[in-house]
Amino acid sequence: MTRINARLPKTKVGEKSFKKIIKAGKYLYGKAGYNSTSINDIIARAKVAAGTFYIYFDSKLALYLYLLDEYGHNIRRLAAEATKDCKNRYEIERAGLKAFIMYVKKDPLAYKLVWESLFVDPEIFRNYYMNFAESYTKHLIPYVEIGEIRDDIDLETVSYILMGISNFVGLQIVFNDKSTEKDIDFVVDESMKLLKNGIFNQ
Amino acid sequence: MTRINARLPKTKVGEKSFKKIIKAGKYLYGKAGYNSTSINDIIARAKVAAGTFYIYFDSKLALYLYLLDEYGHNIRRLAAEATKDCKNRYEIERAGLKAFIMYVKKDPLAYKLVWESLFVDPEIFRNYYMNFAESYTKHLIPYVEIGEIRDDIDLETVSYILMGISNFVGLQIVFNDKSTEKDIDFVVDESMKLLKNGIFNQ
DNA sequence: AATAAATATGAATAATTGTTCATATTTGAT
DNA sequence: ATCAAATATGAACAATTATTCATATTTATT
Repeated sequence: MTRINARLPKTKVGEKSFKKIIKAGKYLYGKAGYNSTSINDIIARAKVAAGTFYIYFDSKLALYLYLLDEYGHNIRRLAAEATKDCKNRYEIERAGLKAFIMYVKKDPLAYKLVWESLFVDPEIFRNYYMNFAESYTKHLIPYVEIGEIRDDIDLETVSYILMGISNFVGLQIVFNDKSTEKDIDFVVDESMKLLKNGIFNQ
Repeated sequence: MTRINARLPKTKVGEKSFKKIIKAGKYLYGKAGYNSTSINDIIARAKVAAGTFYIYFDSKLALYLYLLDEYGHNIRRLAAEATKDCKNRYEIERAGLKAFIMYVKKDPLAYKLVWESLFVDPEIFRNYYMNFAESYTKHLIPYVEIGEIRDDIDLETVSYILMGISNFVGLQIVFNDKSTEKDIDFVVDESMKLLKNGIFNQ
């Protein structure tokens, strides 16, 4: 897997510096945001000199893009892992939703990283979600064909709705500092009720 | 209605400058984002001197908070207006969703304003959505009591889900430069199908 | 017409920004 | 042990930042 946006280190000493920068950048970009975080902040936290930063990254933006890319891979790997033994689409949605919320609960900084792309470069944000929606839609099609999902509903819209649910129910959990896995299971169950039967009485 | 975060003008000349600043700020904060927009950018676009800006606003942040407040009022007023003749909860959700998406299509800049608060000050963001969710939940309760909404589903989670749907289906429309009111009606209808019956076959 | 309040101006300020570069040190292969 | 490549350093740079303030003009009231 080739990683763009970075010059990877070639010695163990370099790797240590590289990792320190990554860690500091992830923390600060996630916490204070991209624009509010200065290179000075990053190198101070990473405890490296200014020049060291530029050995591995061309710019402040390059580090952000590197981290965003890393997050994208994490999320995809996690989703694949969490749903690999599921035997129907209902279970896939349930497991995927839970895995996502568990992840954002554990690492809310990475969560903010994606949203912030809207302000770093709107095109990054747009691409991120459009690609995600396109991929989601494709994965849903077979389940319409085997009859698990209704055939009278637009799958692109469904994809955006499912992303919206994940993200905002994720917020609900992140907002509550004391939320536990039990709370996550609860909101996932409630969400699945809606996906199963809607919210209205017939 | 008392407006904080600003010293309102007292003459017609002052009002003109004030409005120019508001307009420029709305455009630039929405387009480039809060952190990427400088006071220089704002006063250049508004065609006022630097000092003039500080006659009406204490700081760059004060202008942002003023605009955020204005957006909040707009959204609430719009939602009340759009749903005032609805005769059941289903119609309220439909009309509210459509009004929201119409608004973000017309004024995507205001849309970004709220999301950016997460990076201007996370507490603002948190308050915005927690208040919104709380208010949403309260409005749903009577409809459970009269039997329009299921009584076996958690209303707080439903509120976050409905916010998620609005925001992400809104994105779907905003992403497509060519989307029309017809497209908005379409995605609203699809969303309502989901709220009515879920996405799975029984 | 007189006058106080409101408004406008823009040069100046001090702080911070991302980035560069000449120099020094360390690493790993020979 | 040698030496080129890799890595580390931090002072220096030019650009940009948000904000202030002394001065000037305009407005509304008397």
